[in-house]
Amino acid sequence: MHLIVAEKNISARRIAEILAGGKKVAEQKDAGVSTYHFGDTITVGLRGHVVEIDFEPGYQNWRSETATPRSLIDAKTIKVPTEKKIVSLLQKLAKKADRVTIATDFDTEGELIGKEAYELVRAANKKVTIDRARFSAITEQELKHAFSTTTELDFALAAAGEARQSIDLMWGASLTRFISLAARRGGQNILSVGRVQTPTLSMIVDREKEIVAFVPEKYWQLALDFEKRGEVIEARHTNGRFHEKAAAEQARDRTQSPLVVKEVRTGTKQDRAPSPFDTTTYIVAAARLGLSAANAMRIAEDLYMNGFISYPRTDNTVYPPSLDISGILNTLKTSPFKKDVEWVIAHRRPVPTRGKKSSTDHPPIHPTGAATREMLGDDAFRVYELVLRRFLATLAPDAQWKTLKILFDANGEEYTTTGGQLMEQGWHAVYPFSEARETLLPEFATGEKLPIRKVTLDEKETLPPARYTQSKLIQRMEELGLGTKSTRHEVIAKLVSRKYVEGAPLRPTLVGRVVTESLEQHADIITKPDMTRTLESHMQLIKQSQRTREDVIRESRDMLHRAFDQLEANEQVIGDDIRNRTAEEMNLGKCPVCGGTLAIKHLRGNTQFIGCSRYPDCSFNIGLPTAQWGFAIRTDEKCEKHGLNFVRLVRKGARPWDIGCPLCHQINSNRESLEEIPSADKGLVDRIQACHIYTVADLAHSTPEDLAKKLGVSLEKATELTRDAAVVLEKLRRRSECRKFMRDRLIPRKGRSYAKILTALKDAGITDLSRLAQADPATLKKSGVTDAETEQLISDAKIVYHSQVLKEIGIPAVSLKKYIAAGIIEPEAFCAQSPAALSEKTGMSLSTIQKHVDKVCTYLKKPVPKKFSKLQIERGKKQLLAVSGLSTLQVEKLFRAGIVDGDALLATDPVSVAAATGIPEQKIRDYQKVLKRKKDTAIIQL
DNA sequence: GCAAGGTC
Repeated sequence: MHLIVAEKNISARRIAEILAGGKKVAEQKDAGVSTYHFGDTITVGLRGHVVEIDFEPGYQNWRSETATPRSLIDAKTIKVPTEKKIVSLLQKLAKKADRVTIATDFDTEGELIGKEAYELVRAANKKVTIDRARFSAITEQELKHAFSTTTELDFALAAAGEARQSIDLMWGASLTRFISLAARRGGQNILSVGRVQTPTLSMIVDREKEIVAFVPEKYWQLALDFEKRGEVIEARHTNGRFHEKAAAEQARDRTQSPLVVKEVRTGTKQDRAPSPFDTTTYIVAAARLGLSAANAMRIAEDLYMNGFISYPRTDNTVYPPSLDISGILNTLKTSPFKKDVEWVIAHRRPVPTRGKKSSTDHPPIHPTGAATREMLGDDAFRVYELVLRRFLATLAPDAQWKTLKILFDANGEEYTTTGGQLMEQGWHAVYPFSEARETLLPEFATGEKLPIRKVTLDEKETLPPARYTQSKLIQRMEELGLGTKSTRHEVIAKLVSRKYVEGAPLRPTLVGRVVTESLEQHADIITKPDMTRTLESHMQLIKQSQRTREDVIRESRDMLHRAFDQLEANEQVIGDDIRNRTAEEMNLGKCPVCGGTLAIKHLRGNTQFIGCSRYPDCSFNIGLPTAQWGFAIRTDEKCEKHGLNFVRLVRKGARPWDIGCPLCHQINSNRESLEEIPSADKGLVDRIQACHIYTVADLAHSTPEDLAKKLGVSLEKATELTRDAAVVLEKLRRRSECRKFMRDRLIPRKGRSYAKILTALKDAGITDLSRLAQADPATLKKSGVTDAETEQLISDAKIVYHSQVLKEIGIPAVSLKKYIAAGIIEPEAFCAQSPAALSEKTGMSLSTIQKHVDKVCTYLKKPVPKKFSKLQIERGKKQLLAVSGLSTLQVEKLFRAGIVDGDALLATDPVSVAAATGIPEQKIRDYQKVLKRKKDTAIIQL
């Protein structure tokens, strides 16, 4: 069997279709991976890299004493499978194959992906022949040629890719760990560093600095309005910008009617049709539709997967000769753009336009199938239309303009006006995305005199450079060689998710700025695009076998070690600097109590809250939900009333939770509970809030003296308030405990929400566990709880609630467990049966049980059953054991039945004792006889 | 938990 391994599924399918040459190709799916069968051949697609480079085990712990960030530089690396299903299928197929052809993309990464496949195949099958097919387009001609002239895998080319992998990993991981640890940032707040992302971030930071440092300069522009045949036309002074006001004013003052036409210059201008889309130019065009780079790529990938456009990751702006342009045009005749397609067919330029970049990997992005809005939805259809119209435009003729430039003289001052008229609309007919704006002018004759209506002198200022839009940044990255067509948009998305940059256009955040500056100061090399350039030239040398991979990596290691020499020497300074300068990002504004600074604080675990910078002198604070609900961050929006920044809770994979102004939130969410305090009417609650006491807890924890002073009420009133607050606080605590109890036990299901159930229960008066324990099952069922859940909830609530009570009474947790296991749950159950019976059921000693029963009965204000002292019990035991025939086991049984000494045994009814203990009745009578005799003897002896 | 590069 001949196995052909392609870089991706779609290539595998197309290769099979073409090589099958009209024969049927059967698709088979194995664990979700497709294979294509024809004759004795199977093709299979990888998913790009199916293995990933990582450090060997032992480097997982960032804080390890031995595996320090620096140690990663020299750490051994291994390849770990990331696409396990594909890897195992590939190896399964390899075992059966007698020839394997690597048919991955024809570029460095493709060769490396091919080598990864090669190694996996080799591991599974030592003998199989492995060759390599190279083609730059999946066409019949190319493939036939490639498969008839296969060669060996180019290990030098793959090694160049491996060098890049190693260098990126060791620089990225070691520096990321170093700087994150120094700044004491972990989890979602790590500070990442990388060969591509850091120079990209640096560009955004630099631009922001230019903007901040920009000093605007004033300049003046002179223009006039004149009239011709009732039409008012503007002409500008040919001097352009005047940098001195006096000169501009002088020119203005000299400008006098009439305006004399000095010269009329006519010309033509060719307006070239645009060149085909590669990834970058496509992203730029999509940005004008309002799509972010990542969104544009996501939609394009989707259209590609569904066969409407070609592969969207390409650097090529030249259609390959093999591309069947006429065939595509024919296909597009069935699209909603039929008329435009037909127009292009009728007016086609002899040769399609071509851009500057040409590569062999994939053709420029072009449409491949007909689609309608209904099939795609609005956004995807807009993108589809863009790609389709761009394709049409590259086949359409150039546009022709007639240009007109008129020079005027006004008392020695020269003015000019220009016009443009579209003579041949050409490609503009099918591509409305770049507008063709005409300025039509009437005819002028030299010497013609015209009246000036108005002269205007505008004072203007030079503008700072613009911030980068995503698409501008991607263009700039491409110019600098940063990233690839497939990764540039991901790099920007990464900078956003790391909270290094934000907004559109892009602005650096405080963290982004601080980290960049710190790295510029201590490890300059990683912040510059030069590192990528050097890497590329080294890779070139590896490809040409002029240097080895190991040699290049060694050089990179040495450089990184030198960077670490400086970083480690300054670790403390770097860490302090980043921490101090970024603390600001958590500041929200002024403390309403003392005027200090309120800031979000994150503690260990999931605790987060808003506290005052003057703590402990000022204890004002605002609680926040735990970080389980989202990590609290500041947003740019500010509360008009309190002047505080808004707070947002962010969580991976969840919609952010906007708290808004934390103080407004605090006030609103606690008002209702404050109003539950019986001794506080609405007016008093207002006054309490005016003193910055917003929660029942704050009120309950206030001292009456302090409160009386603040509120201007009597000490009695204040005492009453704090006491009532404490009661309400306990009620609130029980309420939230009950809510949590329900949440923990109700399984999330579609069509019902906790909130709904909880309000329904609240309306039914079930707000704490004690009420839930006694609840009518019907009430619960009405609130949306299922039968099974109702039963479980009530019985769990009974256990939890009564356990709380019993614990409070003083029953130790260990014993509690035994009682619960024996079904003794309610306190009443302790008085309803004899201690001995309890002892029997739980297996605990009678004395322990008696201690517990004593406590519970006292608590319930019920009579405590007769107790036996330790001494009594010991003496009784001795007495009983002295009775001949009575075994230890039987004594134990008697004890549990409440018979603790000889007298007690004598006094009992043998029938009932036999029933309670299981000792035969006759035996008991025998024991009683023995006892009686003993007693009588004792009396006689007396 | 880290990079950048493939692809979905």
